[in-house]
Amino acid sequence: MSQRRRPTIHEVAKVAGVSISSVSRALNGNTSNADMVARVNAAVREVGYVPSVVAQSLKTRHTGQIAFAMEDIGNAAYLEMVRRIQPTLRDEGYRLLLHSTGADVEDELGVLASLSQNYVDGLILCPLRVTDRHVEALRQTAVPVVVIGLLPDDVPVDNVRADSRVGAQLAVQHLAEAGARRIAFIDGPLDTVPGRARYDGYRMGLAAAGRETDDALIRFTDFRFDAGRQTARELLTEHPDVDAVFGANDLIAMGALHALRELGRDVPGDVRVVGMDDTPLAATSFPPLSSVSLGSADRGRIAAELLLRRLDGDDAPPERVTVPPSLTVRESSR
Amino acid sequence: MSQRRRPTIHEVAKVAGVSISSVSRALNGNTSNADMVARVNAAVREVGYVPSVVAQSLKTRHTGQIAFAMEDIGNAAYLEMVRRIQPTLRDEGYRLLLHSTGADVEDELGVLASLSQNYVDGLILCPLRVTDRHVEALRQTAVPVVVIGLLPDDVPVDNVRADSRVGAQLAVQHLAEAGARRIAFIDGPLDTVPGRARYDGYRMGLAAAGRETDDALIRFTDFRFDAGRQTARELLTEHPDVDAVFGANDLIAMGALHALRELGRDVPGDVRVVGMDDTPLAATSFPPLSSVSLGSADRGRIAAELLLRRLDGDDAPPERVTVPPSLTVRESSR
DNA sequence: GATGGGCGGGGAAACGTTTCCGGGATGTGG
DNA sequence: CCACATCCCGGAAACGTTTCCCCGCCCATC
Repeated sequence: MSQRRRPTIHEVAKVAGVSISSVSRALNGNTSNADMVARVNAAVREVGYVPSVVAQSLKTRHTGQIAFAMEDIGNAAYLEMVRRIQPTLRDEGYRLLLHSTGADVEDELGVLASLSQNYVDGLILCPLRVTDRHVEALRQTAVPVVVIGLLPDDVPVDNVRADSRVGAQLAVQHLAEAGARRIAFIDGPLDTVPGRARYDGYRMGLAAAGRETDDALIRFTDFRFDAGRQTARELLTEHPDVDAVFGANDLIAMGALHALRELGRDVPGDVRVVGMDDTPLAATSFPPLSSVSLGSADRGRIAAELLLRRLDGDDAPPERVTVPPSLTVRESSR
Repeated sequence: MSQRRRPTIHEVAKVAGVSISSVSRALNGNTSNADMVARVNAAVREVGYVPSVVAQSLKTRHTGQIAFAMEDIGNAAYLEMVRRIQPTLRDEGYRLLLHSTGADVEDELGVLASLSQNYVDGLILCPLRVTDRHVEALRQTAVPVVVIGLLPDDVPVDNVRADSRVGAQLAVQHLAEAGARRIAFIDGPLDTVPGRARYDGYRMGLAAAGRETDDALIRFTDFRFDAGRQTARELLTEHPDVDAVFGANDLIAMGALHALRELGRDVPGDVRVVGMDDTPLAATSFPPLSSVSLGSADRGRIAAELLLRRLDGDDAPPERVTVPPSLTVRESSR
């Protein structure tokens, strides 16, 4: 534990026999004198100098850090995003800060507010809901922000969105084309953004396939495995003629798979099942679960790229990118 | 886009009609004059002052940031850790930086080296492997480090470990007690740390149950679903008398479940299956998969707590904590 | 009423960089 | 050979805080 303080640019300057300005220039490639560069580099190695990023940040007014704020990193969709955001940012020399806000809207606002402490150069935000206070905060942030998720059109902020409505439609159309006649839908809460969008998509899908919507085949529950299983069991008991179930996310669909098995129904023989989000669960379930991907990884990557462009000085008008959903068909609906 | 610069402590001082020292003291609770505090707070609100954490960091020599470095946040075990590390640190006012190093050992060393840039106050590191260069780097870090994973005893660094050897033993003993007579083992690569430990644990478990080890029932493959499935299929075809499979992680065990189903064997009737890591996959598989938890969440929490203690000035000798594994029995082995 | 102690607050230095500015050396053209 | 432009490098200021130090005030004590 050598308590000797870290060497600064001054020590380097002294050893190299030059001024600190020259050291700084040499290290930042702002000098043309090769001999100078060599001497400085030698001195750097000799004293073991490493620049203080904090001091650099103070002077240059940027930190090389970007924050990603979402509800819970445990959520598969956010996880996929992080996995793409991190390398994208890192390749450009940025470090990634993680903010799990929990289900706490205040916390999201706190993150936005704390941006003026400027310890980050930018933010990627996945808001649970967008309140007026969000909008207000977003209007006057000190650094660029990219929002992943739905955002009112008049908020001047880059925005990357999924289209779970079209995604749901895709699922329903696929089931209809596969020959299903009674397509049930187990949704999450209707007062959530995804719950609503998927509900609309389900109806659109049925309409597009020329089917009537039968409200008896629609259930609302939580986006959870147990909830999906329980709800599916009730639904299928009450309506044994159901020959397809669309779950509003993979957990619900997995629950439906379990319920079907318990009821002795064959998947996909008797009942086809499709989920949504295309999480790792889908590929390893039995039977492997067809699922609609909302392109979380792509959304993460695109958000990161948009942010990088802003940080690069691009001040074009805010962009609005929608990532199209895609259906991965596996055995559960084949 | 008001390009007006952020107000500094100087503006606050001017508005409040006091010196910047007094403002700083008032804001940091180092003054007893209530009137002063009130005036400063009023001025702060008036000009919309927010302290610059960068300037504070430069002066105070700490940043309020902690890094967590691991191979890939997509890995369920690391994910569980992050989910506990983040709130633990946040409660103490620290921000979390994420470093996914990829499978790149150089990158891990890079993270260690970059610590002297001191943009973080501490680091939690999950090394893939611990080389001599790791040890050397760990010996002379500028900030406290906690390592999650196996670490040579002579490295003076706090260390939190799982015990996958005992975990494997637990699984095997459970299978033996449940009545299994031919317990197969599908391991990951033997030249990885977990692969080796689980192999040893498997043998110990058999020994403890008074069984012979039959090398024919041991296979090595990758820690992946496809690999597990393929290997299980071969194993079970060659040895139809196997009545239990222990998979060295959940993915392998899930693969085994699929293979068994394809071979028309009932789980757990004909063959019992146990996995390891107790990931979310286990609970939703069919049948739900028994799995040994290595306490990732606990390890994350403990690592964070250890680090916080160091940051609090504790300079007791390095600690070595082993989190005991625990078996969650579900239907696949009941 | 003078003196000493305590305390609150202001001035200024310091943290470690980057960058502006200016001076001296060098080179070029008249 | 001089004048002028050019180029390098060193000095110093600045980024926005915290904190040391010291001064002046007030109160208490003799």
